[in-house]
Amino acid sequence: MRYKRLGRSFFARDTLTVAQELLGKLLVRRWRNATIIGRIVEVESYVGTDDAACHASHGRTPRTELMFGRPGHAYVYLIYGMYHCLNIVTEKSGFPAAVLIRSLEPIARVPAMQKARHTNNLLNLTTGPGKLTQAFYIRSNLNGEDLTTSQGLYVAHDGYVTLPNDIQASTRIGVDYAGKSAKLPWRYFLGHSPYVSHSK
DNA sequence: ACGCTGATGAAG
DNA sequence: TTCATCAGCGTT
Repeated sequence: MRYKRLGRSFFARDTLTVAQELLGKLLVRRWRNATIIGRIVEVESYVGTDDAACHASHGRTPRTELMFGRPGHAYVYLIYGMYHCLNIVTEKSGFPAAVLIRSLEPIARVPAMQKARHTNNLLNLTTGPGKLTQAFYIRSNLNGEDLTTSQGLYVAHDGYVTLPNDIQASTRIGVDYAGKSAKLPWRYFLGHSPYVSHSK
C-alpha cells in the first residue's frame, strides 16, 4: 500500500476546509513495529474563541495552549476520566482551532485493534472518538506530537478520491451545552460509510 | 437511562 | 482546596 504523509501546509488552512478534506485520508499509527491504519470517515471542527464548544473558548490555558500553536500537531486529551480524544491543530499559529477525528474505517492491522478493544466486531473497533484512540494505542503521551515529522502518528493520502456529494454535515455530537454554537453544522462524515459513529 | 472515571479550571 | 463539568462508552 502506497501513501504519502500530509505536510504542514495542509493543516495551516481554514478549519472547515481541512476537516472536509481529511475525510478519506489515512490515519497511520506505528506502534511496536506494527503499522496500524484507518481511513477517516467522520470529523468535527472546533474553531476559535467564539465557538462555545471549543476548548479554547475561554482563552489560553495550559490545556489549550496547543490549539494556539502550530498547525499539524496532535491535541490529545482525556475525557470522562477514561477515554482519549485525538484532534489535529489547524490554522496559522495564534488562532486556536482543531479537527476532532471521530471515526475510522479499519484498513490495516485489524488484529492489533481487536486486541486493544477486546472485541472482534469490525463495526465496533474505531467507530467513535474514544474507540479509535483505544484501537490505535493513542494516549496522552502523543499530546503535542508533530504529525508532520512524527514516526509514531501521522495522516497520509493514498489517492482515495472523496466525492463531493458523499460529504454530509450535521451538528456536532455531545455539545448541547454550547448554546448557539451547538447549532453549527461542523460535523462532517462520509454518507456511504457504515463506519460513521452516530446517525443523526 | 445511568454509572464509570480523573484531568481541568474556576471559585473561594 | 474543593467542586462542578465533561468533543464518550458500555450495559441496562
